[in-house]
Amino acid sequence: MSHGHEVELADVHADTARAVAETMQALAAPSRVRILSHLGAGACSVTELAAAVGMGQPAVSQQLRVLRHLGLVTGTREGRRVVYQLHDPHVRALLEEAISHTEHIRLGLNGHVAEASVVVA
Amino acid sequence: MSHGHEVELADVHADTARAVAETMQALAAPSRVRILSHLGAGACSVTELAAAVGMGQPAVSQQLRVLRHLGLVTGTREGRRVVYQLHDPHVRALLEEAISHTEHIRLGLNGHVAEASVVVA
DNA sequence: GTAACGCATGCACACATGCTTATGCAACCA
DNA sequence: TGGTTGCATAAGCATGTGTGCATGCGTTAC
Repeated sequence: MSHGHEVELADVHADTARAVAETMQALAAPSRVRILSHLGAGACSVTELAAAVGMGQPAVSQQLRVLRHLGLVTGTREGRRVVYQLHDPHVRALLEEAISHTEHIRLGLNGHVAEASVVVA
Repeated sequence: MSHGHEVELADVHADTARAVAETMQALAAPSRVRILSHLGAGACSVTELAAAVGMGQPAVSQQLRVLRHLGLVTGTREGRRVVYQLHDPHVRALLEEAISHTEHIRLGLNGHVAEASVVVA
């Protein structure tokens, strides 16, 4: 198992793992998830975003900065506002899949967690 | 848009966002990504895992604990070893998609980051 | 010009993470 | 039974993260 025809899970080494972790960390904070999901419903400004997700404006700006550097969103100046949107449809797909997977996994947690792991309580 | 036929991104509020963030945080650390990817190639014990990803055994145990509580992996006692494996095929799919999405997004970052965002350097 | 709005940034602080070292506990072996 | 292997846990430390506050810069309005 080392000829690698597509995505070889066993071959995911330090570099790839770091890249994946860095990107997935965009979805590892509730505030960013909410920001992204709101942007998924349509582009809007920072202030609108702040009001929508119930955060302070500086906090939103900071998270948007993170999301920008990760290439997930883009900001465009319109007058004195800056309108943010998802960078491309792929981001929306990623978010939807994250939600879907989470719901799927959450189902297995309600009822028999201890049954799954022999070791812990 | 509030009848909700599938996954309504705009309706992702505090609870869902927290759940998603919590689950996605499993993939937000390089060590966990490597652990999961190695388990994707087949179940194995903690010591094997530690050697494979180049971490200390306690560190691996700790991350496995996190992954267990998130419902991503399961541990089964076999003799004096504990063999871990991905909880279900869905986890493998999640990981593969995370890698795929990351690679896709990483492409847009190499070349024109500043072009994407008007505001920052 | 000055004033008001919108967003970004710097700073400080509380909190969470991840690793290492040392130790405890359970299961095989002689 | 005592020793050894394998894993989990506890404690400690360094680092990263997210937020609120205050402030600075750019843009529009007057």
